[in-house]
Order: sequence, then structure tokens, then C-alpha cells
Amino acid sequence: MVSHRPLPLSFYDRDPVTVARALLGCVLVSDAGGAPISGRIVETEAYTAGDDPANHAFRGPTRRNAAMFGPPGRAYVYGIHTHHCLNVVTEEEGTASAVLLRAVEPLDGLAAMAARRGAVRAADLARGPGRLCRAFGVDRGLDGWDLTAGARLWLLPAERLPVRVAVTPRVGVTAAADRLLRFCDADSPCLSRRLPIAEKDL
DNA sequence: AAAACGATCTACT
DNA sequence: GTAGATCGTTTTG
Repeated sequence: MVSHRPLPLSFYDRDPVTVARALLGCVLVSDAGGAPISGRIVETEAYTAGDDPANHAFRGPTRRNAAMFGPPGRAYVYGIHTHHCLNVVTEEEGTASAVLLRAVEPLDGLAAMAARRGAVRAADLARGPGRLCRAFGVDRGLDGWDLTAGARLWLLPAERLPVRVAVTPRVGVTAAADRLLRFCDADSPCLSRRLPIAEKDL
């Protein structure tokens, strides 16, 4: 099933908006020893360094966001209540930018996902950043994990590109909501929410 | 000590 | 398809 090599360091060593766009269609893989779990990325969100108040590193380094200041190609995982969110770190070490993985379309390991998530429709298994982590068994133990090594958790190049890509305002944050930072495969049934897709098709 | 954070679920229309 | 309640951890005062 793994016929490609993991996305290399150079993929992540770019600005987060570029990476967020390029990530659409790529495949997230989790292999914790049992049957591998995978899903095609359909929704991402870019967090730029320095100018974005919603970026966890906006007010400088803390223990929680330390991974964001590290090298690209690593995971930044943070907890939100009973759930977790998975980000990939972008740009060179010292620059705290990242891309949040918001939703994937399940490919392999549907049964394992369902076991973790409970009985829900296949399209809903990893629909949303918290659900994605639940389905893939991602928690803070993977914070700082090297995603380019091809072990436990990694990413593969896109096999099937989105037919229609939409760029929409970042969700959840009121300030600077006019900036366009959220990318999605506009035709996927696995988006985290209903989208105001009108804005920009690419 | 307390606020800020935002994803999920439930209940409802 | 939407609205409101709920939740745990981190950071700040």
C-alpha cells in the first residue's frame, strides 16, 4: 500500500499558505502496528508567522508551542478539551508557522477508525480536526514527531488532486477574518463544515 | 485564581 | 443545517 516515499523535508520548508494548498490530495498515514490507517487530505488551514493572532506562537514561544519553532516536517499537536488537533510545521527552524489538518477522506483502516470514533457514517470518521486525530490515534505523544521518516505517522504525495479548490476565511477567529487561509477540496463530502464556497475557485 | 481557547455533541427546526 | 452547552489544558494576572 505504501508505494510512495513520505513527503520530504523540502515539501514543508515553504511558506504555510503554499504548503496548505499543496497538501490537498496528499495522504495521511498512521501505522501504530496494526492495520495501517490512511486518508486523503481535503481541508487545511494555514497559520502564518508573526502577523496572525490566531497562531499559537503569535505571542512567542511557550512549552506547548515549542514544536512550531522547530524544523519543518514535524508535527505540532495540541489538545483542545477532550480532543486534539494535528498541525504540520512549515518553514525553517525558528520560524513558527504551521498548517492545521482539518479533514481527510478515509481510505484505509475504516474499521479501526470506526472502533475509535464509534459508529458513524464513513464520510464523518475524520471530518473535522478533532475527529481526524481521534480516528488516527493522534495525541500529544506525537507532538514534535518527524513526519518525513515514514514511521508511525507520515504523509504521502497526492494521488488524486482536487477538481475544485476553494479558499475561504479562517474559521473560529473574529479578527482579520478577511484573510484567506483555509483551503479545501470543494467537492468533498468530508469537509469539516458547510462552507461559503463562493469566494474563490482556483 | 481565572480566563481564554474552539471542536464536538445533542437537541431542535 | 443550525444553536447552545459542554468540555480540559495552557497561559496569564
